[in-house]
Amino acid sequence: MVKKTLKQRIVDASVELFQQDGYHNVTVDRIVEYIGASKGGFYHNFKSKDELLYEIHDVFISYVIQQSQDAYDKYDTPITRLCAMLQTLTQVFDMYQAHITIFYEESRSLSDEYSDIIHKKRDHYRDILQKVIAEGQESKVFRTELPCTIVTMAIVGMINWTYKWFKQSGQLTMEQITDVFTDMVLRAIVTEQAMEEAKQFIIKG
Amino acid sequence: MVKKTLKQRIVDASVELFQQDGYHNVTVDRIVEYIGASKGGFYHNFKSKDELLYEIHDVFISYVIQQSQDAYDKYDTPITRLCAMLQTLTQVFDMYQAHITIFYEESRSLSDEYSDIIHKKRDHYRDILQKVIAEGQESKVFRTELPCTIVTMAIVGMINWTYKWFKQSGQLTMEQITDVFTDMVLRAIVTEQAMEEAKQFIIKG
DNA sequence: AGTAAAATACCGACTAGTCGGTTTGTAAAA
DNA sequence: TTTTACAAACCGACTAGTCGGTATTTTACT
Repeated sequence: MVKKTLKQRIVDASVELFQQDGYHNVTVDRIVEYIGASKGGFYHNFKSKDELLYEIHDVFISYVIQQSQDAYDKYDTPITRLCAMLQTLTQVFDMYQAHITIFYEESRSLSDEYSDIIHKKRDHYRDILQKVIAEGQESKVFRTELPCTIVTMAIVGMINWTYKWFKQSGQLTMEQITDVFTDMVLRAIVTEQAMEEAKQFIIKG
Repeated sequence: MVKKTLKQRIVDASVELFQQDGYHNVTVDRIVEYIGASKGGFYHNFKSKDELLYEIHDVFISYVIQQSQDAYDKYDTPITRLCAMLQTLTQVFDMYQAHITIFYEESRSLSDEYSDIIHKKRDHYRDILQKVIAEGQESKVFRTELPCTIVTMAIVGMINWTYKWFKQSGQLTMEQITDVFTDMVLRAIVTEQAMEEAKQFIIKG
């Protein structure tokens, strides 16, 4: 593994550059110059700049979906599933902050063929989380007076937004932030009678 | 008021087009063609395409700051202030969804001179909210075991993310969504002993 | 009020530069 | 010998911004 393929080097460099300056502000020339390669090499590995953007999107969202599904499968109660998913997601966001920045800010630049695929996967990711919330409501573990779609999007928003402000060099680690998020979400949506199970995830005052 | 200035028409059209297709995918030619004007007219009103982008940013963020500050000044307890701010913010986001899309997705395209101004104002907006949280913690109305910076960003994320998914034509109005958000935030951060005051904002089960 | 002058608002053809993508060439591997 | 992997020069479409000019409004003076 000492030798990285040119393709991988292109992807890695692009992720970094796109995050910094945005897809449209980074030229193919700049990417290849950045890694000391040539345009010929670039277009040998990618049909188009657009295909590169798609690959970056797909690597990220496919990983998120798989991790979310794993977290779901690993546990069997709504509360533990939700906590595991929050844990997993923030962890992914910690690792893939550059990818997610591109994912959420450059998806409009994808051409139609790729755009459809990515949007379907993005919806799939949300559906996994929403399923957990809905199942929790069915078993009266989560408050039914809150619409599950809104709860889902509130959680998604809270987590996703971290890509805008989280700094790995900051005061708090992503683990600490996750604990706070988990606490807030559980207190917000768990019913009184189910709060006992959630207690272990709540920060003591 | 029957006659709109060309400048205003340019801004309005650009907001719409930028939201749909992104700043870089909308040419100056397309903007002026869209409103039946000319490039000369455009560059008579704006130094550059970049200045136009800045104006759109500034209109939005200045309004948000002013509304947030008003909400703060109008009330005098952390809970009422927080609720008023949530109310105000979601309302603004309902009206300015196009602006906020541009604000959060195209700010990287701002040149340095404008970028500094906008980032300062964005921080100012966050600080107003964070101040409310911090004051609530000082008076033991909000749980002190949660770091106020994280709580602030969790709330900001929850609200801001609405611009990605909220549809005015959707099932729920922004007012209904606000009620859910308010409920979740209050349950998440208000202390047991202060929950009595918050009760009025909580959705009954 | 009437009018000339000046400033403002706007037009549209043109340009210089940029950037995604192509083509041709070549060295090593299979 | 053919294929793979890359290099480097090149092309053509596109686009931000310019510039000389015209229409319209405002100002200034009689």
